[in-house]
Amino acid sequence: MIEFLGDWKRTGYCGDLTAADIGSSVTLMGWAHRRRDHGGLIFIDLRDREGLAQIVFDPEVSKETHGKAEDVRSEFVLAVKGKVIPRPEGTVNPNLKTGAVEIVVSECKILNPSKTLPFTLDEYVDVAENLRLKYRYLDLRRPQLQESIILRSRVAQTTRKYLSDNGFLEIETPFLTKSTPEGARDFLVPSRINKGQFYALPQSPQIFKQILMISGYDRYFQVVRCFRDEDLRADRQPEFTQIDCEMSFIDRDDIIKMMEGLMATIFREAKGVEIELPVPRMTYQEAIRRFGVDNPDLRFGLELVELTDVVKGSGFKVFADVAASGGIIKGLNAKKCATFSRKEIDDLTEFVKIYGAKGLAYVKIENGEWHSPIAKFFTADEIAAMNKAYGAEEGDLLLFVADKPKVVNDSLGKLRNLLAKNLGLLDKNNFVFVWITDFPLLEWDEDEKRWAAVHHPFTAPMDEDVDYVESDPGRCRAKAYDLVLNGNEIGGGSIRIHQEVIQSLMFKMLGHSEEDKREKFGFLLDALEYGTPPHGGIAFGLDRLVMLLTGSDSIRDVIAFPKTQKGTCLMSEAPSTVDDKQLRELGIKTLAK
RNA sequence: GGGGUAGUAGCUCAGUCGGUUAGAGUGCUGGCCUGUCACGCCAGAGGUCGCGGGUUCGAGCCCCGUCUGCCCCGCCA
Repeated sequence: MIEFLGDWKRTGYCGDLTAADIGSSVTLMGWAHRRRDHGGLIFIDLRDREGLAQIVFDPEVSKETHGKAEDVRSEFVLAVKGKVIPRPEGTVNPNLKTGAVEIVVSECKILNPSKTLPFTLDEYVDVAENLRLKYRYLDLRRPQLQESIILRSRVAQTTRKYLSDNGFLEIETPFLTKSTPEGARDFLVPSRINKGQFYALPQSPQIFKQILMISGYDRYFQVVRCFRDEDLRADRQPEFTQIDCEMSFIDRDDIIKMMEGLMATIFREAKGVEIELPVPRMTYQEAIRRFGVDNPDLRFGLELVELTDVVKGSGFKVFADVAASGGIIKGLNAKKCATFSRKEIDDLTEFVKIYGAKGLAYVKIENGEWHSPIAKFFTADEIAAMNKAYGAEEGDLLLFVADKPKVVNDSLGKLRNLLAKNLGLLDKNNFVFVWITDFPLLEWDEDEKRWAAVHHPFTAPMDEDVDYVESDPGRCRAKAYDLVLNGNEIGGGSIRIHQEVIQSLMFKMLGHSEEDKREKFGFLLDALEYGTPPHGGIAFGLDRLVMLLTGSDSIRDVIAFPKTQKGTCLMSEAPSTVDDKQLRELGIKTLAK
């Protein structure tokens, strides 16, 4: 039997009840989370978005109401009227926020039944993710996911308030926009009215926010969806959300200071954590040298050690040859890991091979000596010098990689993170920020035989490097900065080029012909000539930020309706084929598969 | 495009060396139970071992292919 709401009005959330409500009459509505039927008394945990409350059906209070409770199953939707009472002595549940009280139900309506669920909503079983994604509406009922989604809302609201309070205007930019070269692959949207032409979904509102600066809006922000048609990862979805900001008449330090304040406010309001300001800064060059990556996790040490000079003249041919051919030798000291088995070291070796390393040399420090297949190639002086560089102590495991700089830094940088994880050095409740600055402006793309922007083509070179953009592109540094939290890049930005001459030069360096750049970026180049203020900005990845705030392992766990690694939605079954009629209207033919 | 990993009851998993009737817990259904809270007790139902092919007297298990989820490389200014 299905009953109607009628004139019943909810008086509050189940999860908000406290001892202060004792004695009051309440009307609650929610889902039957669990039912405990004693034949006489029936207990049901009624659940809504704020939590659980125990409601009690006593045949002596109402035989009819008790009879209804006998029919209730998991996830039935109920409305109940009753009185809040303290729980009898000895039956208080300290594990429940509302555990001091319960509701004696006098009237009950079964608003809707539910089929038996495909999986249980309790926290004791890890359900396969494909099932969770297919039945996302059920998964979203689970308290853990619910808490993450609610926290995400709080972060977004805190962001809007902070930025509004600091004079930023929230301005929307188009989703149907123009495809541009550079950067990620675009998602395309066919134009029905202009057959054969396409809009692109924005990879970010980059050009539009710069144009808003040119238009004089001075401070802009948006919590905005961005789209990139690239392969997925645990921290990458094809559509994701940025906190996008831009400011005029400022320099790098102004932005950094403003945005540190935003982060501190978010962590205070959403998490109750105080972030110490200012956030430390580190140059890109230092990050690569000490950690091998531009997003170092500073919650732990295990820093990389430079050994090239020590071993380049050694009798170990592998190292000497690498050094002679422009490669480098670096290592890291896995403290107290000399106990690692052959298998464990083999696993580490396989791991570094993923990043192109040919091998992983190792030394165990046992009984004050080197135990290693490579020990025999080194003189006592060389060993002493390496011990000093590593800070080697009894029981340590020294690891070495020799190769091109990129391979060495990549593999050791990732190995450092793996070791920290395996050694239990990662505390999810410890939040360590760092700004990475002074990125290179351009890097040589070996595949395409051209220079490519490290950040994006609108990023300004450092003032002192401007004169070398054309003559020595590799030495130029950019006015770019990333914010890194626990080894994750959670934001990045730059001071932009605001002079047409320099912007044109940049496009030239990136190999765009005059014609090409007019077609692709003409409107920006035009706009730059009508009085562009110095400006710059930043964008934060809201999904990654919330992932870290909630201790989640994937941004899928902080997005209400995420996609699988193949870019599908298991709930809606997108993407899908469409009717021929739709294709005809768009002037599109699909190729046979 | 590539590497790795998983797929057995609704769910979470076990399944020995290739061997007879594929198991457990939980959920579900029915019965009992007035202070439980992952309630308890009793009984019952429940299987395309992802899919296709092969080897074999015999395949959940071995081989080949394929699909799907997840992790990673490439890719992601």
